[in-house]
Amino acid sequence: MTEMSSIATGARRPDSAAPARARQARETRAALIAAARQVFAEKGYHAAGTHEIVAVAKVTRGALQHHFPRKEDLFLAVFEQVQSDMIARAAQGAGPDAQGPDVEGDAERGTWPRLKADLIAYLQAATTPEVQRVVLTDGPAVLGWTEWRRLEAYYGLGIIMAGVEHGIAAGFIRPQPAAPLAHLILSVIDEAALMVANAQDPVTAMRDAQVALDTMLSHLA
Amino acid sequence: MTEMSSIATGARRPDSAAPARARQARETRAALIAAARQVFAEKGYHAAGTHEIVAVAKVTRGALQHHFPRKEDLFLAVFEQVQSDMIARAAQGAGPDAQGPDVEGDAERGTWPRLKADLIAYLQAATTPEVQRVVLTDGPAVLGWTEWRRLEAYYGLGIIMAGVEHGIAAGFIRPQPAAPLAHLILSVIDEAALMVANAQDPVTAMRDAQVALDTMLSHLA
DNA sequence: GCGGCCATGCAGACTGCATGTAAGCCGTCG
DNA sequence: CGACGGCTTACATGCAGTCTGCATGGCCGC
Repeated sequence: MTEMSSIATGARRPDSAAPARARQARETRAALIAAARQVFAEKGYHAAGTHEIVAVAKVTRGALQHHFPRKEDLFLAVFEQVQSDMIARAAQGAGPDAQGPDVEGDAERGTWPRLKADLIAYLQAATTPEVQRVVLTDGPAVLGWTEWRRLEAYYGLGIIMAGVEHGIAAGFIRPQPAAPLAHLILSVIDEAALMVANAQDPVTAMRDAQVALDTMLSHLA
Repeated sequence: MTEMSSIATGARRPDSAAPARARQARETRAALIAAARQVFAEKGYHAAGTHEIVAVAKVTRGALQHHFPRKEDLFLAVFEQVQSDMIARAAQGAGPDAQGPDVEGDAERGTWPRLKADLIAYLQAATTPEVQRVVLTDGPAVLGWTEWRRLEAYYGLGIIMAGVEHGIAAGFIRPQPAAPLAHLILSVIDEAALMVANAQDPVTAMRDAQVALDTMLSHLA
């Protein structure tokens, strides 16, 4: 939301060439988000005090108030940054061909393994303390489940939805509304990420999770 | 935890015949839990103030402090009650044969449909504002994911684990560690419940969710 | 180009409310 | 009758959110 103002200014001036005043403001804002990201990930949303956050960011509480009137606004900004970073990592891990062309006739041998590879990449990208705590654990409670689901869908559901729709069109997924199935698949990935990250033996847990995922997602006809 | 003391006293005396003072204590405690259950479900854990809770329960904050030193202790008690009530409802919905004998040779036609029926019953039982908010949304953030998972597994994972193990033994589930797959299945049910409860059209959503669940869980070999 | 006005970004104190604490009372049970 | 458990009351502490003050950069009239 508050992004929009900077975007609006950016429409008039290139962000990098912003005047000194606005540049300082963006730096302060960035420092605040970075500090909050760290403290939120360490202690969780409610245990993280604004006093500590501004101390880490080396700004005052007044600056925080100016940029983020409510603590929840700050959390939202952190949430979006962590999410988009995770998606970026997942996209990188999935390989550059993730955005490549899609041959319909090669659906069963093409899109499905690719979707599975994307899911694994997503799973690995989500196995991070930041993502665990901010996105998967605190997110629903702080933002409310509905809003949380909307945001998570906005960021990560696109690929899965596309894969599911392709699968249904190609006939190797039972015909049905794509959205619910895609949501459930996304939730399974989230849960698998939490399982892996909280396991004593992450390597074994990751292998087990992938086997279980493959079991659930291999035959959807 | 605090339950144990009353259980210990119960071991010496029948709970119903407890002396007047202890009886009063248990009533206060029950009123506190009932009130907190209501307020937590309505506003969520953090928005619910102890002042409002004790007002609803018609006791003082001191009494609250005596029974539940920290707010988190109260939440845990509420959580456990909501959970166990939900399991009871699910067990009732699944029918009395849920605990019946298990014929090995009839595995594919016996235990699997029954497990699926259990899962549907669980899904329906979880479609309640109380469960949604207390157990599924606030639970992980308040208790921490690890503890939350442990509790949810303790209450609801038993049936699924048993079903999965039977499935593996009978050969219609791909051989693998049972626990991870069972956890993922449980998480899918939880997510489906959240989807259904938050949908504009719960009836359609429930049908879609069941189709999607069936798609994911029908062929696990 | 320069000097004054204005708004933005920020600083620091204040307030109200939340949970958690400590000391005292009172009835019941031993 | 003593004493302990259950409860009450008053207090302390720390939090997010609010308000006022300030100061510097940006803009416009001259």
